[in-house]
Amino acid sequence: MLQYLENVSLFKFLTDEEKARLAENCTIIKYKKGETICKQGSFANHIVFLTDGLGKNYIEGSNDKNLIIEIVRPFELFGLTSLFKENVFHLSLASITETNVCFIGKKIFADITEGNNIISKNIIEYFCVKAEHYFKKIAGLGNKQLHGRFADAILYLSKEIAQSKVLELSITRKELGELAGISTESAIRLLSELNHDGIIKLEGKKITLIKDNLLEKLSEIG
Amino acid sequence: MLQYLENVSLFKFLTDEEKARLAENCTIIKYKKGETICKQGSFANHIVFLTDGLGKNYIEGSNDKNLIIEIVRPFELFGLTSLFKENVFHLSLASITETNVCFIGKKIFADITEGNNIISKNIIEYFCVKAEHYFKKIAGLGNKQLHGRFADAILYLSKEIAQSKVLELSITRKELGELAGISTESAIRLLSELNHDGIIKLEGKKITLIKDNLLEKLSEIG
DNA sequence: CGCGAGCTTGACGTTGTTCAACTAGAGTGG
DNA sequence: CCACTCTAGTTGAACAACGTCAAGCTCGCG
Repeated sequence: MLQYLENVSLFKFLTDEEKARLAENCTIIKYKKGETICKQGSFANHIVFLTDGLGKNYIEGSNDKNLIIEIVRPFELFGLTSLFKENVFHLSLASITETNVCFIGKKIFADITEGNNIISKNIIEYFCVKAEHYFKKIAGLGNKQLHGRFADAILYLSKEIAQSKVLELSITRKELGELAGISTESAIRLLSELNHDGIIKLEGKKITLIKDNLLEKLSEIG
Repeated sequence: MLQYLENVSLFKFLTDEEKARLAENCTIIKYKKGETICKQGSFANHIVFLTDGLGKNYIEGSNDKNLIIEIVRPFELFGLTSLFKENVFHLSLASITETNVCFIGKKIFADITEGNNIISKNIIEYFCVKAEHYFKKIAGLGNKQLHGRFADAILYLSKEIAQSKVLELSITRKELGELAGISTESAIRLLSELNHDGIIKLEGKKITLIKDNLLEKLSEIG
């Protein structure tokens, strides 16, 4: 358990003692793929991170159209925006692959981090980085159309998540659509179009970026 | 100047001495309506707040289509997301009416606030509240269509900005569109449609909400 | 009085969603 | 081991939603 906590960047600044206390108050639960881990609107008693696998956090729309905000990798904290002020989850978190999830009680987290300047500073920086991501998301949804949005989604997966030009993330076409803010069918059409034009290479669920510069261009022109 | 600082909720937690130091290092500049105060992408040396009037912060799209994120009222800080990590403005800030703007040097702000637990905690809460607003924005742009988005914009102006059912904010139709994420023409059409249906009452730039419950309903169904 | 910015309206075209039908592959039970 | 089912993926066609364009209007201000 301690090893897991060590991997969370925010917890690097805690003393061994604090980490030990935290470790005593964590629970790890296993999830199958596609399960909801935290439900938007529900009471937020915990903050959470994955120890392996992959997740997604998303906004649930009224007409069962979801919008994926971020793909969540292991050791990234989820639920910080619910820690203070409002105590409900603003987003849902679900597993994309089979995954183990570590739950940290809200109270113990607050006890340990509150009043710790370095932690506070890091939380603030975390929010700044996230805010920038949200702005990009808003700009994409507001100003760009299909091709631009889709290119953004692919580039995001490549740069931020896979950190490789080869995407083997076992993400469905539906999820790709929800990440780009377009319909599943549009996502499929764009995939085969880009594949046909040699900009990406499709092999089942595996996507390889071939001409990233063209994708960047698509992203720019919207 | 001290009076102005007193009105910024974050600064209420500073000692008189700290406030005095801050006051010495502020500049107030007057802007006419429609002027850009902070430019997206430019180097962020300051954080900023209005002492009167009204502003807007927005994302500048490539095709000169802007997206207004928030209407900014006096004594609300702008530029906090640029304080840490990246030091460029992620958004532009412009005046809607004639306004006076107080510039606070980034360094002096950091000197005074860093290491102050109460301030840190409040900044974090500030970000949590903002994050929720961004999520709403994303959900609106991603899931709702014209009517829902527009209702959101009107309700936002009524509840959060004017805090009244009567909107006399000297906001143009273009800005209304940019706030809702729709075209100017659509904004105009919706205004007259809602006016015709007796849901709002239009008198030039003055908008009065008549049947807010219907607006809420429009917002819900998207 | 005239000019220009903002506002308004209608017609038109594009974009992207929706619907429906079909295919492929993975798991399940007899 | 084979049929069945269920989910994910794919494709085409029709339709609705909005943006764009163009033209005319209004009002405030010099």
